[in-house]
Amino acid sequence: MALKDELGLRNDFKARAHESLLHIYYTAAKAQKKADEFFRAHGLTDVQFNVMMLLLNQSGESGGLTQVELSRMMLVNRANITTLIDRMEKARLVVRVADPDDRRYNIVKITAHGEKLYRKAAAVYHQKVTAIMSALKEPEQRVLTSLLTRVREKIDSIPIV
Amino acid sequence: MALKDELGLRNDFKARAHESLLHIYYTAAKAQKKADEFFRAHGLTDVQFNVMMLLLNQSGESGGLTQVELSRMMLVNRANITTLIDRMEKARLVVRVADPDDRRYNIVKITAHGEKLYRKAAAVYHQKVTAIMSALKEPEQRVLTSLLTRVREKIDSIPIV
DNA sequence: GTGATATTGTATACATATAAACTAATTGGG
DNA sequence: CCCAATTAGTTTATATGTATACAATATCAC
Repeated sequence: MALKDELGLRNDFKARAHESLLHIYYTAAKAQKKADEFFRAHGLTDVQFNVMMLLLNQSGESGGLTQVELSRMMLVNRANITTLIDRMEKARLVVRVADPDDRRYNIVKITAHGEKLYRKAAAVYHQKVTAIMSALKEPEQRVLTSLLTRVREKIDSIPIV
Repeated sequence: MALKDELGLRNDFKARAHESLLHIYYTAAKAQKKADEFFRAHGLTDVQFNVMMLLLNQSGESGGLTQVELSRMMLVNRANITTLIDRMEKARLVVRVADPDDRRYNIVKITAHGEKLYRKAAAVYHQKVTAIMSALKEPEQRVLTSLLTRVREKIDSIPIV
């Protein structure tokens, strides 16, 4: 189905470039909504799941990640991580541990409870993601990621003003 | 640059399907952040700009759109539109007009002030979008939208449970 | 060593998103 | 005609995002 019809628009898009960009937006939004629905059934949010995935797969020697490391990996402002980790600590999914070498840092670590919830959701989640991306054959997935990478590089090169 | 390096990850992604999906997420996020920065310089938000674009290009006979029509075209919950239009009305960008035929409806219309701000931003915005999407040749843009459309169709077909 | 500079995390104000429960208004079946 | 079901919009509680300003801490230049 054409994007125009998916969104219930009366009139066509005026510019192909704009339409292409909206395809990227709305595909991401749709996938995220579906994922959110899935995670809610597991008592998590997509963002909380992402934090735990990063803690389990990207931790360094400290056995966790600092809040700034998390914010960079998630492409969000570090101010946002404060309340996110507050909620996750309250839900006993993660803990903040003070770094003895540099007292500015909090090292965020996943708890046994968090890891248990994560692993339960992750198994099914990866099945779902594989099912969704099976819409494209492997060479097509490579084309998609290559095209999107070129778009991101172009975004970086365009000034705001 | 590989997505792994863009995000500052220490370890590779475990599954190609998941990595492909993250490419979609992060490209959308990056474009949206850039757009947001742009609109802020024009005293607008990306969402407010989108509302005004829909009002100017997709309005029906009534000369505007109802809140539910807006929520469907923007793929958001209708509860969200209430406060969004509240803020836009306060900023004199739009007005709510009662529908005489069906008193349940608010018809949202753009004001002269809103249209002026919109047109000023839109001209530059479309230049920026064209510049960003010039990363891809026209046939490549068609491939991209086709691949993304197939992903969205697959998402629709996958059950949450 | 010390003072300027940079970095981390937090606090605040605000914008945007959801779900769920509610009111008001319309519609449709018997 | 009337009552049940539906629809539009709002309210509330909650999660996530931004920018900005701040305190605490660490680092760097001299």
